[in-house]
Amino acid sequence: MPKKKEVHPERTRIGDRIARWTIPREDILDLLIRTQQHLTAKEIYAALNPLNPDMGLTTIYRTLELLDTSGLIRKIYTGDGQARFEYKRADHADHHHHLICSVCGKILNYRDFEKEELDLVRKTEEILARKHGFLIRDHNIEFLGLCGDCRSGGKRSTIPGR
Amino acid sequence: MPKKKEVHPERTRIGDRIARWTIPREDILDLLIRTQQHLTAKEIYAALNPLNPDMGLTTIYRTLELLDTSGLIRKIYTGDGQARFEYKRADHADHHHHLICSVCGKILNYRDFEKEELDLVRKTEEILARKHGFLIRDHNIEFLGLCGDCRSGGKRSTIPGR
DNA sequence: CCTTGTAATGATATCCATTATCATTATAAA
DNA sequence: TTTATAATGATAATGGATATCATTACAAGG
Ligand SMILES: [Mn+2]
Ligand SMILES: [Mn+2]
Ligand SMILES: [Zn+2]
Ligand SMILES: [Zn+2]
Repeated sequence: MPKKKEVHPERTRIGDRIARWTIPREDILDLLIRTQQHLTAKEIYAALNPLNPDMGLTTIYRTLELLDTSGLIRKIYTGDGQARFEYKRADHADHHHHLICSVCGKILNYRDFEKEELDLVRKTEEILARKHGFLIRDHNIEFLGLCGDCRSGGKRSTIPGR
Repeated sequence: MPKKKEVHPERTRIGDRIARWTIPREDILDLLIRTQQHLTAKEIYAALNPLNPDMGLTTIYRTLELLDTSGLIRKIYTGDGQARFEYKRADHADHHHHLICSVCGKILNYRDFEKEELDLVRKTEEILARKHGFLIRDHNIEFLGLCGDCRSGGKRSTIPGR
């Protein structure tokens, strides 16, 4: 008996932007939803290759572009020369900020201080709109520093240039 | 009478990292100090070429790397595929955040809410240090949205991909 | 000033992430 | 099952940034 075709419920968020829901799209979205990491296109390729060796890197790039444009994922630039991606819920309930180690490149999500941050962000958005005529749509906040491992002079990065 | 060689006072911030203070270094640093914009290597090249046609793009990249490592400038990634640079005072008195138009790519500096922001950032840093063992060194905050021009459907970007 | 060792430069080649092209494949509707 | 074509994947091309290396010019000492 052939396995029933799986269609992830999040597929609906893409709407009319696409005509067909394919294996690569299912697999890439699924991986991003399940992982806690911030993956690059190559990392996604490496992760899915054992499962589906026919999937090309080009499709990964294209699918990531699609998911990003559709708002299902967020594209992150940490400055190491490659974009990273993470899943983003439709209701923004998983909104968070980043803590980046400048030595090993590790990225931590954090969502403490929701209240104060929200207040500040909202207030700032108002002022910026009034003073500069901007319509604020989103924000990025990131803290840069040294993670525990790198503070204790321990581990070295495997990321070139860190 | 030969013109006295100019050496920018900020040169001292680089310290022993270099042995010679050269024309390109003087010109690039000077340009970044004087401009209000966030320039790419190519933009710097274009700006300085009329003044000094012998300066190569490679030197621009190398000098920017030097200035960044020395803490005189800040490297910014806005996601359009090229790094941008801005001058950074030693006393951090010019610390600010960014307002980025997602349509035309315009970048605005803003420094409102110094007090509230400072409080929040300090508080956040403490918690992050305690909970995640991070030593915070810096932070980036950016707001994304539509600038006045792009809200009114006016100007289009000259930046490819926006 | 002049000389000189070498840091810095710039032309060029190379790297590498991302995008463009295009023939082939496979989805989904009929 | 058929079929129109969206989507894929191999490949080439693009473009920002870096590596190489012969040449230049800074600055210290004479
Ligand atoms: Mn995250
Ligand atoms: Mn700025
Ligand atoms: Zn680390
Ligand atoms: Zn704009």
